[in-house]
Amino acid sequence: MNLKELSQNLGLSQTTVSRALNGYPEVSAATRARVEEAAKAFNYRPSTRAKGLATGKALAIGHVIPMSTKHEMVNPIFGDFIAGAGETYARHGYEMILSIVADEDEHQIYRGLKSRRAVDGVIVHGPRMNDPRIPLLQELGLPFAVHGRATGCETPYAWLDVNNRSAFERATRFLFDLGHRRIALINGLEVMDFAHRRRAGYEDALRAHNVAVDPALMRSGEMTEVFGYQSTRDMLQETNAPTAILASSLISALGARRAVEEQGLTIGRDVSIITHDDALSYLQNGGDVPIFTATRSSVREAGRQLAHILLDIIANPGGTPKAILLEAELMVGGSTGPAPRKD
Amino acid sequence: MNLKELSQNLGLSQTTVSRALNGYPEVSAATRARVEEAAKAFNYRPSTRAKGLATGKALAIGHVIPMSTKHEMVNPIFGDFIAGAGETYARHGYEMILSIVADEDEHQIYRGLKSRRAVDGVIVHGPRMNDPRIPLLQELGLPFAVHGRATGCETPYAWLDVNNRSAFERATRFLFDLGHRRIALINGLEVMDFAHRRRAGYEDALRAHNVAVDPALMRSGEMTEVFGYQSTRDMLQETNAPTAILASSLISALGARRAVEEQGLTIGRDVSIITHDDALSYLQNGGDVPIFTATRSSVREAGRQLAHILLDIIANPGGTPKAILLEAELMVGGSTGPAPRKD
DNA sequence: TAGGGCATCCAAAGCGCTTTGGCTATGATT
DNA sequence: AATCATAGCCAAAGCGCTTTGGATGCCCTA
Repeated sequence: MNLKELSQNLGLSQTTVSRALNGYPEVSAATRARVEEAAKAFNYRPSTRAKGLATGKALAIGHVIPMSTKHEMVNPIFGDFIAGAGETYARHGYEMILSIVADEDEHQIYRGLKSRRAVDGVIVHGPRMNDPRIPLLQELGLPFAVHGRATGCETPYAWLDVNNRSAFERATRFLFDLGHRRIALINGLEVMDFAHRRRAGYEDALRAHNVAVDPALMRSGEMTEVFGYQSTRDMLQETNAPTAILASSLISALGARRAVEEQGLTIGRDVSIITHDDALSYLQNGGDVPIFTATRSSVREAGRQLAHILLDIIANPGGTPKAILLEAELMVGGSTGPAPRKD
Repeated sequence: MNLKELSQNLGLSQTTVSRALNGYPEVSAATRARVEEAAKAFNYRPSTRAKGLATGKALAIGHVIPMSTKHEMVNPIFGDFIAGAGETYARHGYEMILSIVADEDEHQIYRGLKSRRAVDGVIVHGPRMNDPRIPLLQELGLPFAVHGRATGCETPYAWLDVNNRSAFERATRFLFDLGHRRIALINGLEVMDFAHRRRAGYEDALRAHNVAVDPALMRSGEMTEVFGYQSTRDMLQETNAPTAILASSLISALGARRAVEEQGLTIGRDVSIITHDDALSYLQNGGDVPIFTATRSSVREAGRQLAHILLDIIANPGGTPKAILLEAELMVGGSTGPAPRKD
């Protein structure tokens, strides 16, 4: 069923039917009701493509998910983020178009989305430091919003980020308050902006307590279980091992836990762990008392809000780009406790 | 830059330029070369919308991800599956459109995709038993392919599935061979077809060894870490506790491991664990020797292949729907060993 | 020399929608 | 009674592409 058929069916012109359906005023209430009823009865929906062609809008948002060619790793937070963003799009009649793409093809993808007029805007995932995508998108004039920030990109752009720095600063301070002095950081890849900021927060806290930054206590890598395990195991075997560990993701924290327990040590007594928790639906951090003490911030909520920001930009171009900085909650769970006494 | 401008620029008609770009024969080699060069120089790409309108194809595939409203859980395998499918689409000039949708809205979504002519076909994720989506899609005449199968749906349809039944049958048998008799199953939600089949495989093996199916040894729920932990903890506390556990996902296996170690037991000695491993990029099962003995099958590869099946259907409608049954590998890792001797 | 066959190219219609620029009554205004 | 808004509707153009159904030369054959 298309507009033409529907309007013939009603004995009206396409113009009138279109206007009735899109809420224009120059249609009588009676006619509008009749049209709406018929549309429902015939399950009529305007073709997105035709509508897009006629209006010049794509009614779609692109999500370009970077995948480093080497590791072929898809960020696990992505599912939940997308779920949040999708909610917002659905409410506003937008579609979500996904491209998963190797780093070196990204430029081509963005240019393609632009020149094919496939989307009205894009969400930038996983920003790195000095991320080249941001100037590229600005040059292309394709509206965008960034999940995270890109240190080094000067011109203003729209973003939503967790305050990673303050979250990790607070978490580290919390460990100091419990008497820990040897605190390790198992971080994500530090080309990623969020990892960079977390490290900065961690170092801030160390400096505030006059503790030297010790490279032996810092690891950086892709946040897998195995990475958390190996890093922890290695550090625990060294002399002057850490009594507390900051992990950048729940998944690597699970690995850290495995290494700790494998050494016959007890979490929360011999070794404390704090992790960042993105509140992923399939990786919930415990029941009444969370398993891990964690800095928590829902990535799904982030998706919802960032989608709103982008739709705003598209609806009112030319405004100052909006930015949201979410504060993570520090949730005390069972994985932290006072530093063990020196024997 | 659009076709009109490009063709004016070249002093050719739109027809000729279009034909040159789309590989039609009635264009001289010289002209074609000239056109292609200009298209590259101006970074011209035909508008997907206009092309879609003109050809009647959407050049897009829909992925409708169900999300049970209650649990709001996004299946974690979804990211890797999508990455695989996306590769295939990119190679064939298709876009991927994503809708994440609560169970009760699914019907509306499919009808919408159809009547808005937004996609040429859809991938059905997470089929349940007697899944109503399959007859619905058949009725709508929207091409589709299913990731998994739906027991109870009689009319033929295209699908790709892991042989869950034989995988779990073999895994269970493997445990019997090691001397285990009390084998527990920590399964996914058994409305899900895959979970149903895994259970059937497990029960097959029990029967083949004349061991009664014991409901006390079977759990079914959403495959989170916490679910794996709680199920294992509870079962280990009972008299006549299991000496081996079959887990339906690596994530719940991690929870099972936690429970086992919390009891002061050793994995692979006191309690053996076998899990299904979807080979997710961020959850790799160990290094040289896998941590967990596992039935393994790459969900990313599944995405690649299923996308192909669907594109085939779209290109050649009316053929017999293709189906692929992948066999999982049984990879021996460090989490299994002979059953402990009775004291 | 006329006709046929090819190789190249083009004008225009059409895909399904929105939107511009009318047109026609009807009732209010002077 | 003549004029004028206004409400309510419509025809047709246009969005950027593909595709149908010719045109136009040019070379070859008879």
